[in-house]
Amino acid sequence: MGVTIKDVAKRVGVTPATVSMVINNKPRISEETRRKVRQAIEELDYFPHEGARSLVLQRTNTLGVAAPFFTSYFVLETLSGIERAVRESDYNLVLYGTRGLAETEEAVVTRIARERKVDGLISINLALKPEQVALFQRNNVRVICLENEAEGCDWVRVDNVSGAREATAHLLGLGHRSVALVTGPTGSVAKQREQGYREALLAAGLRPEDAPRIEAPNYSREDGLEAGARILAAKRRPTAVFVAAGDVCATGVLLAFKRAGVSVPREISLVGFDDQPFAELMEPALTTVRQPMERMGREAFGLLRDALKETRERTPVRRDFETELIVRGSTSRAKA
Amino acid sequence: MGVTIKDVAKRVGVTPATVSMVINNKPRISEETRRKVRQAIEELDYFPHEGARSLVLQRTNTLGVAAPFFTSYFVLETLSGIERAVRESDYNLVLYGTRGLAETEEAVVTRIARERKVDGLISINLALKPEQVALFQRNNVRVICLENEAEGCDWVRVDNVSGAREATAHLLGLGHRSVALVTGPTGSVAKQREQGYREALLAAGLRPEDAPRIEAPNYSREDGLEAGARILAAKRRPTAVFVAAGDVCATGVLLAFKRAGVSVPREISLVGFDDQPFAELMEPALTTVRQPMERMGREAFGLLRDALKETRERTPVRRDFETELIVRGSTSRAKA
DNA sequence: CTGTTAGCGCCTTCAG
DNA sequence: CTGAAGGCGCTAACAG
Repeated sequence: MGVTIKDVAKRVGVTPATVSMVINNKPRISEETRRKVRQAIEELDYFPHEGARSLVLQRTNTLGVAAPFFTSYFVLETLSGIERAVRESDYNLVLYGTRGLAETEEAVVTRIARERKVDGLISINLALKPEQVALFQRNNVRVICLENEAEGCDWVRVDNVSGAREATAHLLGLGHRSVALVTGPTGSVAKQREQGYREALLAAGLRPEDAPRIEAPNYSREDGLEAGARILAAKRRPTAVFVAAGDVCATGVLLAFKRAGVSVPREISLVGFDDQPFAELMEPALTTVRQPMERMGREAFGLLRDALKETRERTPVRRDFETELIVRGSTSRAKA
Repeated sequence: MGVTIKDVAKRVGVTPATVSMVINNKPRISEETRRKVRQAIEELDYFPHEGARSLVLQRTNTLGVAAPFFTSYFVLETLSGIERAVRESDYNLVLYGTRGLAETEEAVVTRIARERKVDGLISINLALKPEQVALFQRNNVRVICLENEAEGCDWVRVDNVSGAREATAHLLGLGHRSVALVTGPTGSVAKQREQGYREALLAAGLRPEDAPRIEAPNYSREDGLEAGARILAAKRRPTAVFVAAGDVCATGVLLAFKRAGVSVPREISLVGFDDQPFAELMEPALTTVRQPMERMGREAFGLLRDALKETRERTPVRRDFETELIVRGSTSRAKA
C-alpha cells in the first residue's frame, strides 16, 4: 500500500539495510550514498512505518495516561501539562479512562500492562494495587503516579497535608474557633487533607470533634448543597467551613448558604480547594488552595522519560509540590 | 522478554498458527486442541502483542483525536464523549495537540497521516486544508471533522447559525433594539454565529451596522473585559450584548460592566455561548446557548467506526446538532 | 483438522 | 563501506 523502505532501496540500488542506516544516522555510510538515499526518500515521499519499528526496537514511543475521568478539572489540567511536554518530545499519548469503576479500572490496567502499546504510563488518581504494579514491572511498563501513591512507583503529588493545614490556619488566624470540614470519600488525598485540617486545629488548642465533619461522596455541587444545609442545621453553628472536597463542592455549600439567607463571609467564612477558574468569578470570590497542576503534569512526564532512559530499576522518586493559598472575598475576620 | 505465541505453541506441541486460530476463534480446530491451547495460554499468562498484530493486519485499532488545545471546554467535553464511546469499543485513543499554532498543526497532521499509528482521526477545530485531506486519504486514514468542516470529510457540528439567531431573537423579543456582538476571530464558526445574529436583526427590521461589533481574538476573559469597556464607551450604548465568543469571554464582559457600576440585566442584558458549568453560578446567572458536546463526541466516534467498516469511500456524512437556549438571570425586558 | 511457508516493514548482526 | 541473512510476534494461504 504505502511506500516502504524496500522501494527506496530499489530506487537507489542499495539494500534496505543501507537505507535504514541512513534514516537512523548511523555512521559508516558514504556521503554519496547518504545523499542519494535522502533524495530518494524525498522523491518517493517515504516515511518509516512506526509500528514496524516498534516491533523490532521493542519500544513504542508511546506513553499512556490513565485516569478515572477526563472531565475532572485536576485531571484535565495535569493532562494539559503532560500533553504540552509530550508534544515537545516525540512521544505519542494514549488515553485510558476507567469511568471511576473499580472493575473497569482492573480491566483497563491489565490491558495496558499486557497489550504493550505503551512504554510507560502516568496513572492519575488510580488506586493501583501491588499486584498491578508488579504486572507492569513484569511487562516492562514504567509507571508514574500522579496524585495517588503506589508502592514501588515514582510519584508526583501535592502536599495536601500542608495545603489543608494552611487553609485551616488562615481561618483560625481570622479568629474562627469552630471550623467545619467538608471532605471527600475515603482515599489517601482526602485523608491527607483531613490530617492537615486536624493538625491546624490541634495546634490552636481546638478539638476537631467539636465542629461538623461532613462527607461529600462525589465531590459534587449537590453534595455541597447538602453539606451546607447540614452545617446550618448543626446545633452549634460553625463560623467557618473548609471544603477540602474541592471548589465544585464549595459552590454547592455557598449556594446552600445563600438560599438560607446566610451571608458569606459576614456570617460564615468559606475556603475551597483547587482554585478552579470560576473560583475568582463567584460572589463572593472564593478563598481557596491552588495546586500547580500543569507543572505537576510536566514533571510526571519528565520523570517517566527519565525512567525510560534507565534500563535498570531505580529507587522510586517522589515529588511533592507546594500548594498556594489564594485569599479572596469568601473569608473574613470572625465577629467577636 | 514477554511470553509469545511460540511459547504457547511449544508447550502444547502445536504450531503458532494453530494457537493464532484458537485466539481468533477461527473454526476448524478440534475441541481437544482448542482446550489445550486455552489452558496453556492461561498457564503461561499469554497475551497477544498488539503491535505485531497491527503490522500484519494492517490496522492499529487506534483512533486519533487532534485539537488545538485540550483545555478548551468544548474540546474537553467532546473528548469526554469520544472517550466514553471508545471505552465501550476496543479501540485506543491517541491525543494530538497542535497548540493552536499553524506550523505545529501542519507538522502534527503530516505526522498523523504518515506515521500510521491510527486508523482514523477525529479533528476538532482544525483548519484542514484540501491537500491534508488528500494526504489522509492516500494513507488510508479516515477523518471526521468536529466543529470545523473540511471538504471530502464527514463532519459533526452544531447549527451555529440557528443558535446565534435564537439567542439574538430572544433579546429582540425582550424589546431590545440595539444588540452588540462580541465575536471570535475569523473562522467558520465565528462567521456562522455572526450570520445568525445578522439574520435575526434583519428579520426584525434592524441594521447590524448600528450596534457595536467587537472581536475577541482569544475568546478570553481579558478580551471580554476590553470588549465590555468598549461597549460602554460606545456613543449610543446598546441595551444588550450577545457574546458569540463564548461564556469565558462573557465573564469578562460582565466583569467590565460590574466595575463600571452598570447593572446586568437591569441596564444591559447579556447572552453567552456554550453553557459552561460556571454560567449557572455567575451573578447574575448567564443566559447562554448550550451545545450537546458530549453527544457530538459520541456521534463523531460512531461515524468514524462506521467509516472504518466500509472499505470503499462513501459520500461524506454531515450531522448538524441543534443548540438549546438556556434562559437565566442575565437577560431581562428592555426598559421602555 | 493441523502444519508449513511466507511475509507484514523494519533493524541489527555478521560477512565481505 | 555495503550486502545478505535473520528475526521482532503474529496471521493468511496453501498443503498435507
